[in-house]
Amino acid sequence: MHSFTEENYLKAIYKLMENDGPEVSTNAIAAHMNTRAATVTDMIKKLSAKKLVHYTPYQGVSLSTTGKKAALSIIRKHRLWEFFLVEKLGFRWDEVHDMAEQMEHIQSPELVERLDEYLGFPKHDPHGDPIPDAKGRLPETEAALLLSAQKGKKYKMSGVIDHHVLFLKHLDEIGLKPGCIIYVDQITSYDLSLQIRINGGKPLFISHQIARNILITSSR
Amino acid sequence: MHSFTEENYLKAIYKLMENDGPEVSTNAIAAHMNTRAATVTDMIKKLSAKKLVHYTPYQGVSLSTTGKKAALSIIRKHRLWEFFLVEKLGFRWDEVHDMAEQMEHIQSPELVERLDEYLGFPKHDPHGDPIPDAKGRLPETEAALLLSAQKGKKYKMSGVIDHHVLFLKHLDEIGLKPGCIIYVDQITSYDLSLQIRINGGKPLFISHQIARNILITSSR
DNA sequence: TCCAATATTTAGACTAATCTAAATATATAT
DNA sequence: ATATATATTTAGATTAGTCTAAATATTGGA
Ligand SMILES: [Mn+2]
Ligand SMILES: [Mn+2]
Ligand SMILES: [Mn+2]
Ligand SMILES: [Mn+2]
Repeated sequence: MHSFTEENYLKAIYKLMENDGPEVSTNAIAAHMNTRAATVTDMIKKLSAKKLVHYTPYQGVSLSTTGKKAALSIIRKHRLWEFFLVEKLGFRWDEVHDMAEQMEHIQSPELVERLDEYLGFPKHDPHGDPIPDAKGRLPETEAALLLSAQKGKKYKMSGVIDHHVLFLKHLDEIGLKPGCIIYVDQITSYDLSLQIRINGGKPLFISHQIARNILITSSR
Repeated sequence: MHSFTEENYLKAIYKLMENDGPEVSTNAIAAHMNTRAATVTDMIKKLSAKKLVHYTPYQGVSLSTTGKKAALSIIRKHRLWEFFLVEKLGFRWDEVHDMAEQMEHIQSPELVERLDEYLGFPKHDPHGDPIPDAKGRLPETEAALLLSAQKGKKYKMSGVIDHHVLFLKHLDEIGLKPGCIIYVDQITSYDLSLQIRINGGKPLFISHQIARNILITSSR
């Protein structure tokens, strides 16, 4: 099979393709993986030899069909284990990433399917990210940013863009988490801040900085 | 921390010390790990430099206090995950070893303690092997071999010596598993076979080959 | 006690993953 | 269009883990 390192590269390339378009640059991968461009070039050549990526020197890299399948399998495992850690072991959503980063590499197709069943086939992880199914299909998700919300409407929080620990802890403190209902009472055009209520609670001010990192869907 | 490889060596040395006495030979480790003696010598030197083992060239190796602690921590994780896989995910006891072999290397003290709690602080894994506690202490276990049982007495099965898949599957088929009560009706001195009943069921013949791989304690 | 069989270590080589520094290709800005 | 800046690759080195073959130490039998 693939080494941990190869798997981590596949996942990184998948995420960069998702954000920055189909051709991923050597430097982008190096930055994302906290390594050097020369190291990335070496690994790309290996992944290319294994037909996991398409690669033209100087022109960037993209996942092949098999590479994409492998990446989705790793992401599936990562998100299922995160769900397990939060729902079964009681960890907070800001604590689980590093553990899942290790658990995603456990090799056993049977284990993944049993875990999925044990967890009740969840569609989203604790951060609201979609969990690919056994075939690598992602659940449908139409999500918008909270900063594009309209005054007077209500929405359901569906996830976050930023996954950093400090951001997640802050959301915890103010009571925002995936699934909660957000009523948008005011929008201040000057600084793009919002005044909201969560599940009909007390009014709360949300800065642009935060609003642009929160995903919402139409409530219902 | 320690690499997967180092952890696997520590565990191997622990198990060999348990079975063969305090000084473990290079060849014994090589055989147990399915590798070469020269490879073992290299690794022993590294473990020795890290003060995880005591080593005198040509004289064998033994775990230091810290090495033993590390080995017990890995064994704790291995057996807790095996318990999880059987009790929560519904795997059979002959299916879980290879998965636990990977899961035992996940680094997160908090995860281990939460898992232990979630599982109800089990004292033994699905094979009847004792689970070290958070401090590395093993639960008390006075276990004897079924082949040393006495006619007319009853015992509780507490575990197995042999852990191979085929043996475990066979035990499953005849209904023997840790926790069951074994009534010894007959002992044939010629071939050292036994006639037993499990939980008061039908009479069953057990060969010496099997009897010497089953652990028992006094029933109650 | 001594020698041959066995066990262990050393020497030298290989692969995977990483790095720094140098070379080369691509992009951008007059 | 040319030169400068940036991005990428190549060259050469390092570390962990492994191997084979050769050297050396230990052990047990005559
Ligand atoms: Mn990872
Ligand atoms: Mn997540
Ligand atoms: Mn292992
Ligand atoms: Mn076990």
